[in-house]
This record gives sequence, structure tokens and C-alpha cells, in this order.
Amino acid sequence: MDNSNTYEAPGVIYEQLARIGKVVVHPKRIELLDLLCQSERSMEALAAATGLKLTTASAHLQIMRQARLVDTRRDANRVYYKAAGEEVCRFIAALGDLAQARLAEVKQILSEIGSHTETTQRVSRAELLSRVRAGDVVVLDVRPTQEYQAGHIPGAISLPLEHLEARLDEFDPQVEIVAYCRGPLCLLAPQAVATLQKHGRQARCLEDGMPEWRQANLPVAVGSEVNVWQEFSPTAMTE
Amino acid sequence: MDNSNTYEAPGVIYEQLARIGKVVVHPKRIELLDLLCQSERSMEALAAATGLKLTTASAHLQIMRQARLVDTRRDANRVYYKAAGEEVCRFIAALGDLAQARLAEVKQILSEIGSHTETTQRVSRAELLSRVRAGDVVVLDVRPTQEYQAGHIPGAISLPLEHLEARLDEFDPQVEIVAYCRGPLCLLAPQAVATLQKHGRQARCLEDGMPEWRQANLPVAVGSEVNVWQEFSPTAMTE
DNA sequence: TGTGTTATCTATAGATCCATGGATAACTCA
DNA sequence: TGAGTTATCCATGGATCTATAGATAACACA
Repeated sequence: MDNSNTYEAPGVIYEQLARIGKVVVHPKRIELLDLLCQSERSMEALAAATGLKLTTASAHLQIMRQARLVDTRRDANRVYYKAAGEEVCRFIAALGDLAQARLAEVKQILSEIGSHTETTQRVSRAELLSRVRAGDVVVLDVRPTQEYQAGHIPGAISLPLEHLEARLDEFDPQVEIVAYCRGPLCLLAPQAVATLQKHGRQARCLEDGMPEWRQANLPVAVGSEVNVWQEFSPTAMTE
Repeated sequence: MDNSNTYEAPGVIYEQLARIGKVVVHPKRIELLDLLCQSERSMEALAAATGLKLTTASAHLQIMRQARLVDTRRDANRVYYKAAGEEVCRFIAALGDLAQARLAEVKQILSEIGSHTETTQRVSRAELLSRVRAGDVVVLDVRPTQEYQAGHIPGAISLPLEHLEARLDEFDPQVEIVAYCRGPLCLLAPQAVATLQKHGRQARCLEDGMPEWRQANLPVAVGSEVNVWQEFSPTAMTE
């Protein structure tokens, strides 16, 4: 209690925070972390998904592991990585929110690629819940199958975006479709909605994506589809 | 709609996120941003507070400005910096939460320096609100005066930690004291509580600090102290 | 208009980070 | 045990980041 630094938060703390900051300096590491917030993946799958060489991807993952942001699990010859807890996903979400709020470039990219007309009128989670209970809406998960199986909105149909066009005729033009994907920065759902609208279907995007749904403590289904809407009481709508 | 990358969120987005990530690689930049979430400050004050040379601090602030995380304002010869919006503070808070959750080192530092006994039993914001209305508690803001004036809990007394010991006799041993500071990673309030307890006062820390109070949409007073508790209805307790 | 104050810009040497290929390690399964 | 598969470790140029001093710019005020 007698050194001059007693009254200040020590710089040591900020050095620790910078260990985490170090992870999000590199675009590919953010991309990796974003993927890992959707589902666990093998080293090989991560390298392929991000277009990195195996050794490079491994190096990035090691940096994340030193910062304790990812956990690993071994199964046969494969090492599977996953985000180390909800806080990681919340942090990445906060980063995305911040970027969207502060960087005009992000807004522009989003509106250029995912045509921004339908992103302006998104369905809220609360609305989706009640509409699904009423049964007058189809929920569409357009992420890769693997991510759907790792956790999806109960009742949602899995239809990865690249297969949408081939199966358009399965959708009734009278029933509205609500599509969702990885989150506000992901363009899968906006693109799906654009395609659906172009072919005369009623379609909108869900606000945000799966991680936000999970963080709102709403029900999450795992594995292949089972329709379990009725199992959840209205009190589950803690949003 | 015919290039092979159509179905993937473009890497361009992650490059933009990395612009923000770049800010939080460097411990001093995190420290600067943390300070700016408490109150705006002049260039000179920021350099002094972080122990940086003026030119170095300026360089760091420029990097933050390029990432749009800070805004500036000029007054006479001084340039004042401030955090560019609530999202910035939320992001820094998420970083702190993540560090506290994942890095054992952070927990250890916190428990070593601010004796961790009183950090385990903190007062919730809701409890503080009702206790203050009941009038059986003293709220103590132990941050520097400048930060108090930029925004404090209505009814709180400003007493920067370094002056606490000199004014101990002003506190009635019968009335409990609740101290708060910058947030969960700030050690000012825990140290104040330790000092108060050592001298026979009943004292506890508030959970988190001023930024979290603000983000909970609770009332914030500005400038010199005016007791305005009664102005706020119970519905302001949206937490 | 000129002088003083404060902040930013420029240049630079030293440190750190990145991608990559090749070697090594961990582990499975026959 | 040994061959095969997958991930990590190591070494290395090339690029980027950091701190600082000195020069310049922006501005207030007389």
C-alpha cells in the first residue's frame, strides 16, 4: 500500500486484455472465430473454409488457443476446435455491432451485396416465435448443414443456400418464409430472401442470426430436424 | 450472381472488422479507450494518464480515429477526445468480460491487488437503487473528479480514492457505504472498500461500474452534485 | 499580423508479425 | 510394431508496427 501505483489499475491488466485483442487483429482469425461460434470444426475444415494453408491455419489457431478463446478435442486423427464459451461469441458479436455502427464501409458492403431492401424490414425474434406457433410461417436455415446440426431454431428447415434454387418449387407462394443465417454480417439469408422474392415467394430475414438467438436464451434444437415447438412454453420468450 | 464467391460472406467484411481489432492489440490503446469511456479528455491529459510521450499518444489516438472509435473536439488550444458512441464502451466491456472469464491471470491480478474478499459480495444495481431510496446507504464515487463530473450515479458523493484516508472521519460507522468506480477491472472501489473496512466502516462495492450503470439505462447525473433521486420513478429500473 | 501553445505529421531504426516449406510429433488402425 | 494420416513445431525472408525526435500545422490571443 505504499508504492506510487497503488491508486491506478495496473498496466498489467491491459496487457492481458491485449492478449485477446491480438486475436482480432488479423481478418482470418476473426473469420475463424466467427465460424467457430456457429459450430465446432476440424482443423482441415477450418483451413478449407477460410482458404488458408494447413500450417497457416494451425498457426492462427494456436494464437487463439494461447488467448484461451478456443478449446480443442481430438477424435481419431482429427482435432476439432470450438469457441471457448458464450463470452467469446458475445465478444465477436460486439465487434460486429461496433463495426456496423461505426464503419460506413461495412454498411456499404452489406447493402451492395445483400440487396438492402429486405434487410431493412427484418422479423424480430418475438414475432417469429408467435408466428411459428400460429403455424403461418416457414423458418429456413440457409447455413451449411453442419452448422444447422450443431444448433438451429426448432422447427426450421435446413436448406443451404447453394441448394435453394434447385428446390424452389417446394415453397408455397402463399406462405411467408423467414430465413436466417449466422448473424447480421452474414449474407446468406439476405441472398436467400432475394432469390425467393425474385421467384414470387414472400420472404423476409430474421433479425441477426443463430448466435444471437442462442444468447437470447431461446430454444435451440440439435441434430437432424425434429419439430418441437409445442414443447416450449411462452415463458421461454425471455427476450 | 455468377462468381464463385457469391455464397460466402466476403473476406472484405473481416478486413473491416480487423480495422477495429487493430485498435485493441496494444495495451496502451485499450487503456486509452477505457479512459475515454469514462469521460472525454484532452490529448495532454491522456498522455499523462497513460505515461506516454505526447507524440506516441497522439499516434495511438490517430489509429483509433482511423477506426472511427473516437471523436475529437477542439477547445482553445486543446483537442478533446471521447469514445465515439455507446457501442465502443460495450465493446470494451465485452473485452473485459471475456478476459475475466477466460484468462486466469486476470482473475489472479484482481484478487491479488484488490483484496478479493469484498469483490465476492457486491451490491447489485437494483439493490442499490432501492437502498438509496430508503436512504440507509451512502454512495461513493471514488474516481477522479473529472470523471465524476462527466457522469455519476445521482446522489453519489465524489471522493477520489487518494483523498479517502484524509476524510475518513466524515463517515458514520452506522451507515453502510457502497463504492463504485470504472468497472469490474478497475481497482479503485475495491481498494476504497478495503480502506473503509480497515477503519471500521461498513462498505461494499457496486457490481461493475459507471459504464455498465449507464448501459442499463439508469439515471446519470452530470456536473457537480445535486441530489435528484426522487425525480426518478421506479420504472426507470429497467434492469 | 505575429508569437506562443498544443497537436499532428514525417522519417527512421528496432522489434514483432505473417506465410510458407520442411521436419517432427501425436495418434489410429491394421 | 509399423505404416499412414493429421496437426503442430521450426526456421526464414518480407512485411508491418512502435517509439521517438524533429519539423510542421492549427489555432488563440494580443
